[in-house]
Amino acid sequence: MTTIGTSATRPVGRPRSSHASEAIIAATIELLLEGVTIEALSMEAIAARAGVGKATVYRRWPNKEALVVEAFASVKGAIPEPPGHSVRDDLVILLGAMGRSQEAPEARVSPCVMPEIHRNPELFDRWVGVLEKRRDVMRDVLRRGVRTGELDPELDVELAVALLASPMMMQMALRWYPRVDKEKLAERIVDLALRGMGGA
Amino acid sequence: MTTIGTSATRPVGRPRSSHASEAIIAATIELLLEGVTIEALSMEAIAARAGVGKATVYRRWPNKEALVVEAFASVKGAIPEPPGHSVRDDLVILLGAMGRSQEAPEARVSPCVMPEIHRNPELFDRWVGVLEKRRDVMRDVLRRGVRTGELDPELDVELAVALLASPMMMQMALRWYPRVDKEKLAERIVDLALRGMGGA
Amino acid sequence: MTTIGTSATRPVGRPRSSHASEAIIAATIELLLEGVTIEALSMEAIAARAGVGKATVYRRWPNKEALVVEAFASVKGAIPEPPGHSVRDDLVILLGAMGRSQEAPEARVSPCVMPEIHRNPELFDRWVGVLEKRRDVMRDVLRRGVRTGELDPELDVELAVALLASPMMMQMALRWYPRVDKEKLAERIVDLALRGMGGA
Amino acid sequence: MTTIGTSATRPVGRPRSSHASEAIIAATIELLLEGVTIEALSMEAIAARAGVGKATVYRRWPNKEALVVEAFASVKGAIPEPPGHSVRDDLVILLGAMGRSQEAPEARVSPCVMPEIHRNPELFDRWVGVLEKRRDVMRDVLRRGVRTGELDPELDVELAVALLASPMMMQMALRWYPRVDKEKLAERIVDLALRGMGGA
DNA sequence: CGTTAATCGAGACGGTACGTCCTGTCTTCGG
DNA sequence: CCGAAGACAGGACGTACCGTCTCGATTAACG
Repeated sequence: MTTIGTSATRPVGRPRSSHASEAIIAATIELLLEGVTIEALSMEAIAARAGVGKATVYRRWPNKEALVVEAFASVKGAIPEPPGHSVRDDLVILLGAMGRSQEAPEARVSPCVMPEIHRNPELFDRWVGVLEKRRDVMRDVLRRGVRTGELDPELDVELAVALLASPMMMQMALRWYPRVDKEKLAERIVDLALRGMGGA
Repeated sequence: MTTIGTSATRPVGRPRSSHASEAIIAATIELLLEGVTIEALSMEAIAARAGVGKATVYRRWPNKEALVVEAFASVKGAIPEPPGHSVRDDLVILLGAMGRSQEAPEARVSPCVMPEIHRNPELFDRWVGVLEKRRDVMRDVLRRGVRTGELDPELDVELAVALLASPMMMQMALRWYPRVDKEKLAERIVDLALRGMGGA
Repeated sequence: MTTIGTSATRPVGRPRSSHASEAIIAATIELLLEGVTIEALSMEAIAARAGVGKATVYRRWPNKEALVVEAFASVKGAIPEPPGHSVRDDLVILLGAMGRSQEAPEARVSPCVMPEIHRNPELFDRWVGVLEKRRDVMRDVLRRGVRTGELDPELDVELAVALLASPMMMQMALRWYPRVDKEKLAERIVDLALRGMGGA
Repeated sequence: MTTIGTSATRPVGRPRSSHASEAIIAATIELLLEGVTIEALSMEAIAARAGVGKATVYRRWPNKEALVVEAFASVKGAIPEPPGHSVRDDLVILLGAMGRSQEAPEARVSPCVMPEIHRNPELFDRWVGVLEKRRDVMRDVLRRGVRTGELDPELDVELAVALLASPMMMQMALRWYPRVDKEKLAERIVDLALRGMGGA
């Protein structure tokens, strides 16, 4: 005579306020973007900024790292849709966008998260997941190039992605060449790398 | 009738004990290598481990970050001397060493330091300095290749270094492909990249 | 439609633990009685002894002095009930008790507190309050003596209390005559003073 | 062949500067009179104020207390010469001076020193010594009164001093009746006490 | 429609580390 | 050897967070 077919344990009591969760995530990102280090970032400050009790935070995330993971994942950078006319142009567009995304919020959050990555497998997976979206687009472009004959049919796509993306990612993560023109850099990386891949 | 020509201000008071400084640096590295996070690393623990008063630490470094910078700089990874027979072999050796150096102490310190890099220009310079030593060796190999005709005479050496080193550095910094055979990875990167640089 | 007549602001949040407060006071007195100087007495030691975090101490008392005031006030010395047969005997009993109370806990706490008295009006009031209880009993005895004709009807009771109690208090506070028999001293003070007050 | 007949160990090297000693004492009193508690008073501050190295202070006094003892002893309050016409008038003058001496530097130093008195016998002796000078004058006046027949020949002079001086000393030490007219108080104490001593 | 129970905000709890200051000792100069 | 200057090991200061806990007050869904 009770909810048939619902094997999931139905929670009694007051349900969690989604408003609180959102406020917490928002407060976290806010503080991070204000330049607070991840280690200077305190649960107390987050709770206060979100207008929420500390217990409400800890009820949702066991610790600061878990919360930052979630917050980080919620920051999405736009990935351009490559037009698909030529492999080279698509790669330049993708890498250029990658370079320009330094100024995006996610670029400011990510270096904060790095030291936690090796300690926290879940964070590692999420971080990879976010970055992989960009790399997936790049993989598609490369695979298309192989199909259309623009690229060497024997090309190791995975390796090619590493070769193309890594210099740009070093850029993002470490601001290696802070004074380099990102657009030019993208073009030159693509040109040099493509030569080895049978392109151009 | 007074000290002529002695423009250097001689410091008054008891000079600082170099023994204390060394003990502090050593204690810092020790703790870091024992797996203590940079944020879990406490000045209190460092002072205790070094057998030193907290004030003695703060007299030398204003905060944890500055101390870690110094400690990091004192950790040196050995750089292999490339034999110089062929550009390809030299690069494989250099990149392979880079990959293997993941297990070296410096590799375990460096990811801890990263989030501080963008905040602390001095730390940035030191970090670049340490990494640049490796890249300098690579530059030499590439320039030699250009001279000997093994590589394209128009090669942008700087860009080539980025192309070669970045995938490996992503590896070091982020352990991107934790399950990859580093030796193989080095070879494959070199082979793919060299094709674009005019090298066989 | 809202709480009518409830003008008292009910405190929100977890209420303070009276157990903690008591443990802190107890620890303070304990340490003081173990012979720790008020200046050697540390908040750190008090918190540790009480099994309490430092913040819990500072949440209640802004500094060591305020805490010692409270601790001091909680130490009560027993005041004897004078039998009331004769003014002389009652005074001897009161002063004798005063002299003997040197060995009481409160006598060991009080000299520690003295230098703070002039700086801290609240401490001054508490200190006076504690001492005035004894003097009040003495005032009653003297007023009774005036009523019964044992003492000069013109007697300035306040001045008489000062004359009687001060030598004994000097004794308590400063241990002026460390080798004097307290009982004898009380008797002799009373006898000499009473002669000037019309008694005996 | 030098210094014949000097059996005392002659110190070699630079002799101690008396200027330094004086500067240290002066700095101590200065700070105490500026209202610094004896426990807030730091050797560091004293040395700095005196323009002297800390070692120079510690070479002369083993710790803060010993230094404060010395400093305290160097503060002298003037004691009036009683005219000697009548015991009552002399006592009123002496007690009045005692009461007025509240505003004297020594009165401001002494309450600071009190908690140390019971711990430090040397300090106790010095403190007693300073106060006893006043009491000695009072003893002389009383003994003269006994000789001239103004006072009871059986009078216990020591007890009488205690009876007379203690209320005034409570006043000095604790400012018991802060709003009392000191001159009037002296007169009234003397009159009441003298009645019991056979005077007036 | 009144339980029931998990939620909420607030904030106290025992702890740990912070960075500063002082203690009493020491080590270096120059006088 | 004394002087100032100041570094040394140690330890307390008062503050700020940690992650947990206890409050009284909501807020649903269940019965």
